[in-house]
Amino acid sequence: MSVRVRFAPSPTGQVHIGNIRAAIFNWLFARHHGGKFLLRIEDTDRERSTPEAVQGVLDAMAWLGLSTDEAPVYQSSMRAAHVAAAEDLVRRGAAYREDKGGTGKGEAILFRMPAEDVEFQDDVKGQLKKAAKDVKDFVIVRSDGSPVFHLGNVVDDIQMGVTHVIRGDDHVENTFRHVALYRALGATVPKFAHLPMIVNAQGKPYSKRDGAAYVGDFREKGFLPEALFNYLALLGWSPGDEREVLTVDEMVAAFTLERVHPSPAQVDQAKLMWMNGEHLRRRPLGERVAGCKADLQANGIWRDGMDEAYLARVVDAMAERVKLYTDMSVQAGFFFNDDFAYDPKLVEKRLRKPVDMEAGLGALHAAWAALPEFSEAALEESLKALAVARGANPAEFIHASRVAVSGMGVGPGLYVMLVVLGRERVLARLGRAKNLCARTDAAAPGSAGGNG
RNA sequence: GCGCCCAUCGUCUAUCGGUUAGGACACGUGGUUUUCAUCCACGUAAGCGGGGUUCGACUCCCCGUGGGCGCGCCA
Repeated sequence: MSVRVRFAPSPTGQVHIGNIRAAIFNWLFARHHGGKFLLRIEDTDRERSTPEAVQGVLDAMAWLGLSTDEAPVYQSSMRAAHVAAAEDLVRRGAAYREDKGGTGKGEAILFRMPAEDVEFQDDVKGQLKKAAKDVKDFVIVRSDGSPVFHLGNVVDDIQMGVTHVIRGDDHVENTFRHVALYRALGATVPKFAHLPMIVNAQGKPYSKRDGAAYVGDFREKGFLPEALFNYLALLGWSPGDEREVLTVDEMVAAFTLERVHPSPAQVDQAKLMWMNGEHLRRRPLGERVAGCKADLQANGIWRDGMDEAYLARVVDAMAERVKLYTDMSVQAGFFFNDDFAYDPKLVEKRLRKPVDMEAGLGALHAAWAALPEFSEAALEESLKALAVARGANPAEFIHASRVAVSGMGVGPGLYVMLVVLGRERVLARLGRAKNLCARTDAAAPGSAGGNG
């Protein structure tokens, strides 16, 4: 029997990471077994289902690479089959009409739960059993003629030939009802596997209040799809060895339901961030450059006509410092913008006190302007010689130079950074920074007032 | 209230009766960089409690405790 699984979201809003993780597990399972991965849009809630939400599901899946093998099934189009199934159950005495609760709304169709206990094998949780008395009859078609979730879900899964129902833990209780429905409908009961929930630090279902909760949130924050995919796959599943950063192919090869952990898991943003960095550095330079460029463009830092080769050198210099493409604008904006802002605290600490660097920066400017070759080695040698000659610690000059050319205290190694920036920019920035040195508020009495 | 499920470092997890309980993130320390970060090394840190079963339990069973889910003419 070839495997057929499905992802069956309700398009009623943004796609939650818990839902998309269910999709990921289904997809991985299908690919591992060479089966089919299907999509069913459960859009029967006309009040809340919107075309935008449907598109949102499709976009999220496409972004993560969750390819489907057949055209999506829209549950709303299956209504006739649902009602027919219910009528059939009534004819055979497995269901009955009743004005449940005497609402006066008319008669609904209720499924008659069998008198015997219900049992099923869950591929994650093991053998599950429920006493007959604990499962009540339930409505399958409302008095207005519309089918209820349980009925539609089961009828559609039968119709779509679903062999394994892999879904969230919150459906375990429903499964007892569903199993009874399959039997009453004369269908083969599929295998079930219930995935643990994603919870917050308090153990409650993870929601928007706990931080990024939707696929779109992570995408906007700059996370890579392969990183989110990998991270989510590892929430409740592990390959069995000590690998953590995995390619999709590796996950497909290793995925089994037996290795799914039954207890709930918390999202650890820090680890996701780390994982994103791991996946980022695995992307070829060309792709990283394109990603960084997009972020710089989005923030108005990159303008058409700028030097692409220069961008590539910057990205290379930033290398492992960047964990998200969106780090570029904040961490490397100064490479592209000559009018970058100086961190006031660093100006104070590195350019004014304890040592006024005005003369020092002037000396560096002169020395570097005269350097025959603007290379890392030459720059380093020159800086150190100059510092020593002036009776200073090279570290002072290093820090001062960094602040002078970038305005920041963190960044690539100083000499690499200088070379990438190039002589022209460096000299201009040194000149500009000189004007920030101790001549105003930080100046000693008597030496203030210089304006040259 | 009743029913079902879950329970290993702060977090994600390995372990399927015998291990100094392993790895990763985070954290700490040290080294490298006369520079922040990176990187490297090392380190701190766990079997919810109580009973059993067994020569031997994190692992199996029971009772608690804690948490989650369900008990809709929502999905």
